Amino acid sequence: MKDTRWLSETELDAWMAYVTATHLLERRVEEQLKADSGLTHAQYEILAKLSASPERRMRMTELAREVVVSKSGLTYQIGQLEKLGLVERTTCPSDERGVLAVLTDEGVRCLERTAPGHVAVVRAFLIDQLTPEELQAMARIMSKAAAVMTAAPGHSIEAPARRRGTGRRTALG
Amino acid sequence: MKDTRWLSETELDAWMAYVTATHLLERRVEEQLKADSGLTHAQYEILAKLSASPERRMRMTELAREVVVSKSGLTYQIGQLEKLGLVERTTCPSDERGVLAVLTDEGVRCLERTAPGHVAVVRAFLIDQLTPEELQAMARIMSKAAAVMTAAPGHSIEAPARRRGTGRRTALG
DNA sequence: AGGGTGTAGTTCAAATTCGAACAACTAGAA
DNA sequence: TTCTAGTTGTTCGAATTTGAACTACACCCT
Repeated sequence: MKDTRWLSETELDAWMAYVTATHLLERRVEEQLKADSGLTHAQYEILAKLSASPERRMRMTELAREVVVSKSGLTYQIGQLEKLGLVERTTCPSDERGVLAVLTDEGVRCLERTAPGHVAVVRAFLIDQLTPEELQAMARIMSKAAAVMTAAPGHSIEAPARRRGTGRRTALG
Repeated sequence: MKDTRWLSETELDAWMAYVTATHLLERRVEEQLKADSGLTHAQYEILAKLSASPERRMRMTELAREVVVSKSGLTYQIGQLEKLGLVERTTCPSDERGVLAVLTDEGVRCLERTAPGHVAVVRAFLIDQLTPEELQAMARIMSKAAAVMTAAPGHSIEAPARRRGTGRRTALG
């Protein structure tokens, strides 16, 4: 790990602009959602995923993976959304352990009511700023990055505690 | 606000990929930093900004604006970094109210020690995935977006002061 | 069947973030 | 000078997020 390939000027420009833009955008999105609907971005993402899912329902673990949040984080948010009547919990028919998060009709209405303002912000600060070529590039770039990270090992999304690890023998061996 | 301009298929692709990639990347970055140095990404960003600043010091409010975090959030993190001996607080000579966050020598060493691993992650999951054209596009896209959001009103993070000297940049971004 | 291993979701404590309220200070006008 | 408005950084409480520990269930192999 001695000699590092530092970032070139352009690479640094790209990275720093990305980091800053991402923070600013998250703030704008959060601000708009909170003001117009009382939802957080995390909650909106959950509702959106559910609404795009067959039967408007999804298993907890898969949903957590989709929105890229920890299992406990999702448990919390689904709890909040349940309180609001936007989501319901159902035990999974095929797996007694499983829980299905189901978008309620109220949830659908909330989403329909909220989406326009959300889209407007995404457009105003990102999408509408881009040329068609840049839009394509962005889709390509981000898809590639997401694919690589999804494929690469070390998914911090709940690394199962590997017990028998380092090949060391225990007293039981 | 009646008829919404919904996102086209490509626009939606770009946006969704962006959101997902951003979450995944944040996780990877956070994971690496925590493992290799015990720092959070927020803390790393603060150290990096300070190190690229003249005299390695910055006013709290300006620093908060630069790293795009709330004033109270910065107060908290500077407190943490102070405990770790990586940053010190100094009262601003020219303004009795002001506080200067100053990167200590220990802070510099910590950053130098941590930067290689951080850059490696940024490269592996984002930068090195891009063609030169895509890299350019990304820099352009994100700079544009950041500029628009910085300029637009409604900043929850106040934006009075004009930016002074061209804070020099290091490769630690 | 009986065990052992792995998975699904929840609970818990700890860390972090934000906004509002606040105290201290600055700056401009009268 | 003195008043007034605006700025600066901190404190406080509430909300959110995470990883680890835990319970309940599923699946496989003999």
